[in-house]
Amino acid sequence: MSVSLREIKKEFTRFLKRKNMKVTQSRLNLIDLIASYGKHFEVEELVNWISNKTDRGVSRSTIYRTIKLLQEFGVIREVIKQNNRTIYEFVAGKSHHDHLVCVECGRIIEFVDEDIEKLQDEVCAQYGFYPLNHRLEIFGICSECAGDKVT
Amino acid sequence: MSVSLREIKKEFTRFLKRKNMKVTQSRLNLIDLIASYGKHFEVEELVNWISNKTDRGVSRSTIYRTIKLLQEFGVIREVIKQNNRTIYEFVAGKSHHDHLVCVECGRIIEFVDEDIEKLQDEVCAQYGFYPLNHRLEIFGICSECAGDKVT
DNA sequence: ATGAGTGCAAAGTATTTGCACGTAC
DNA sequence: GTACGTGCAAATACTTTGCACTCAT
Repeated sequence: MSVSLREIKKEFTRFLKRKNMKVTQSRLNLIDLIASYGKHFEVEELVNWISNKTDRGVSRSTIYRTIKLLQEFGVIREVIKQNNRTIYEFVAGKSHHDHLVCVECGRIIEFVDEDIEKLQDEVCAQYGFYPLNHRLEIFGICSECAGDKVT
Repeated sequence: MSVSLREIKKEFTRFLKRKNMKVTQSRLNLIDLIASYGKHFEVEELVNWISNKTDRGVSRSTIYRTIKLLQEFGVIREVIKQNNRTIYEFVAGKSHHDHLVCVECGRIIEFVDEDIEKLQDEVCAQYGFYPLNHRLEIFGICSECAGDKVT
């Protein structure tokens, strides 16, 4: 994981330069912070977590602004949009994956299915549609919650 | 389309009774209104459209409240969650379909792909996950917009 | 030096909710 | 008649923005 963090920041630096944007401490710090937070997060959660780490504080506004940049850059994805919440994840070069979301306990299960990806590309080709990204969310009941119910 | 509208309202009436909820004019009217509006809509859009039809007005609050019920009942689905907007559609017994969303012009293309649905079920089975519903959004550039760009 | 970035607080959106009144049962 | 539903306006939640100050270049 941390293997490529340095690399990611280097790439992000290039990305910013290409866009004539400044390479600021906040922007680089946020990559570290998100990476060290763990995978899935909501903005508010991140804001609170960061504000509790006294050093390297980044403000809510900057977090929102930077998350947009990081999405564009491609290391962050909005993976779940449920009710009025948005859950992001740090993807950092991982292969694309989709999510099962348990509506009972909120658990998020990641899965990769090449065949689904392939079929999507076929559909796009059929419509002359050029896909940029996609999001597949399957909402349901996870095995644990289903188990609880039976009991 | 209108063929089954009466049937839908009848079913919805049963649904409400089962939940010990009241069968009100607003609730039934909203089904008619959404059906006659056309397919995809955002709440604000619907609120405005309805308030311009002087008769059978339904308030914003009731619309929000009823949309939740209709989702639970199953005739309404949240099909696109993009930025902070939610786009709904009236599904009324149509077979499940997914969407291509053009990020340039906002066009929404529906498609049905049984194979993708099947693969999803397989994935769920693999994880002992009981799927309730899902949403697949493919964001990209539609053929028209791509055409414009080349020109 | 200077213009873009940041933090703050204020403003926007979208959605939910408390309450008084209306309506289905 | 009573409890649930409705409409209104206020509240909430999430996100964006204007502005004065700071920092990267």
